[in-house]
Amino acid sequence: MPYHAAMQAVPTPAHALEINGDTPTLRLFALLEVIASKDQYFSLQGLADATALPKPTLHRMLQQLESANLLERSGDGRLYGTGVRLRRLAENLLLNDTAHGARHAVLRQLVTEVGESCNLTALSGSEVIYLDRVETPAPLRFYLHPGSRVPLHCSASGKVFLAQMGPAQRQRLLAHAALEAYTPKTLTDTAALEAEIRAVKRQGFALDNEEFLPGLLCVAVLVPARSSRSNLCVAVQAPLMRLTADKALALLPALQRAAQALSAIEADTQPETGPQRGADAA
Amino acid sequence: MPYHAAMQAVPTPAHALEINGDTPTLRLFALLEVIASKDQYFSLQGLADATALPKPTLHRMLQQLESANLLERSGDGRLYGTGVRLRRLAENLLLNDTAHGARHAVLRQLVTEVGESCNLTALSGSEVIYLDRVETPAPLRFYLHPGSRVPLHCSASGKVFLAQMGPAQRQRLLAHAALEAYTPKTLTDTAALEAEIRAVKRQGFALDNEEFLPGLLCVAVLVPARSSRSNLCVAVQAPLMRLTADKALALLPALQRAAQALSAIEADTQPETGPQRGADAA
DNA sequence: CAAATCGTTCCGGAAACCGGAATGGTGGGC
DNA sequence: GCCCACCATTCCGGTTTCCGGAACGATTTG
Repeated sequence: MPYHAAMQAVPTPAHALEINGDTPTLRLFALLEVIASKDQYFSLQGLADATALPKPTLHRMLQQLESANLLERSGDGRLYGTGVRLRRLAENLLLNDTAHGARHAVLRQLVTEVGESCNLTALSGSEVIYLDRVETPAPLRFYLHPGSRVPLHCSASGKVFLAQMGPAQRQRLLAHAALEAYTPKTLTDTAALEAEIRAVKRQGFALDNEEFLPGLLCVAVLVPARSSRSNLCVAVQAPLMRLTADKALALLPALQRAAQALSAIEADTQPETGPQRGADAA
Repeated sequence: MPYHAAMQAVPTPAHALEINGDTPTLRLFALLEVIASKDQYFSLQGLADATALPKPTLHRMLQQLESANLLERSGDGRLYGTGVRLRRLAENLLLNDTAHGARHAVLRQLVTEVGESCNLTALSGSEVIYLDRVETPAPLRFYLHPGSRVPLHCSASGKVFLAQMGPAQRQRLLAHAALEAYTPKTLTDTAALEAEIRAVKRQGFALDNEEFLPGLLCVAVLVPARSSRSNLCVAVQAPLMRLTADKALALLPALQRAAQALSAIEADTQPETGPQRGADAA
């Protein structure tokens, strides 16, 4: 075998991401993960550099994904981005999550601790989407159900998500759309919003004090992810009549505990923690 | 189950979801979509009933997904649910898709300005594909959803795309397919279409006046790209009953503003290939 | 203990994948 | 205007993967 190749300085990309997988399909999923980690469009060549896959192979993979509407081509046809179908799939996966059960339990526990309605949210597009919600037993409630969406700039969760983004990414979301005023208290000024976001980043939680709906107060904290950024928030929501801003701060420890518990659920890759008795080791 | 079913030689499940796809990988994505639409754990048999796929095939698919941590088996091993890796992928896709989020925001803003449904389109193959769409609040609407496709020669966006091409490229696209008449107003004559395209190039926008669907009027402008040609259009669409051609022209300034905003987003999301132009990201 | 279900394994034929080499197209340099 | 560099795209035969009817275990039910 021609062994000369080793002698040449092989231009091995030192930080090439590994596309592992035993089957074509799994390799393609690995590719999707690389794509999902990018926050901008990418070219075939760019991916080739990042993954060390041969160009024809990459081309075939991308073409396959594009023909299925999982990716879209933009610009002059050299750049790719995520497609309609892939985004819809991602949303449905998060909405109908099977870890739902475990998370729902944490949420229910949190509601018994704090006595007010709590919910789980994620960022989707330029809005916040409600993944799950448990209602307070109190009779006076706001009617907000899982699957509904609220704007980024006037929700506690939205501000938490904005706070963990890089400046460029945040800019992209905020620069081109007017900050609509839902109530007199909505922050409609970019500078004011930026200041608020800096505060959120500093304190580690966000407050929404009647910025979206009159009479509604909300506190949100991030559910930390093990190694990357997170797309999950827990929040408590209540009528201002029952929960003032200073009272809300007293609930933060409970919120943080819930966030930790939710984080642990996410991190549970190995089902060691399942039922104690179980000949599971497959 | 009705015993009549037994009379059928082939027990075709009447409501079986179609698992379409030209390649094993795409079939597997279709399966994932079925899974994502379930809000509970599911069994192999349950999926087999829902999809009409042979059990061994399904078993192999699920096993493949499970071995990659995309799915998890719960409890006794009979039930499946989504896995950590799949959820993480879904989260990252939504989290990093700020380009789509920003574009959607611009679209929403445009709809509030003009009061009619607006959409983003791109050229894909020899058709126009709807990338995104925001509906008018008005009750009378045309039902057209993202991901659907329309022909080039009888859509406003299509004519805009044709107008920016070189003659050779345009020829190549139009030569292959006959100009099908969707309505009496559809341009089916090559010469007439060429004249129309020259007009579009001159005025900088295109009109579709009942050329695709009776009663539907549409105006489209190009989202200019930094360099080279663009593959993105913004358009407003409305029933002729509410929006006549002359009224539509009054919306052009708003459309152009939206196009400029979208152009800025595009510029922000290009991978930088040239000289680093400092830290100013706006 | 027998019958019914459901998950799992086998395996030969068919389809999809792979990637080096060659081709096409476009933009930049001169 | 011409040429060259770079990148996307197509070709193609050798190889891997997929496919699903049939048969086999494992568990539950009556």
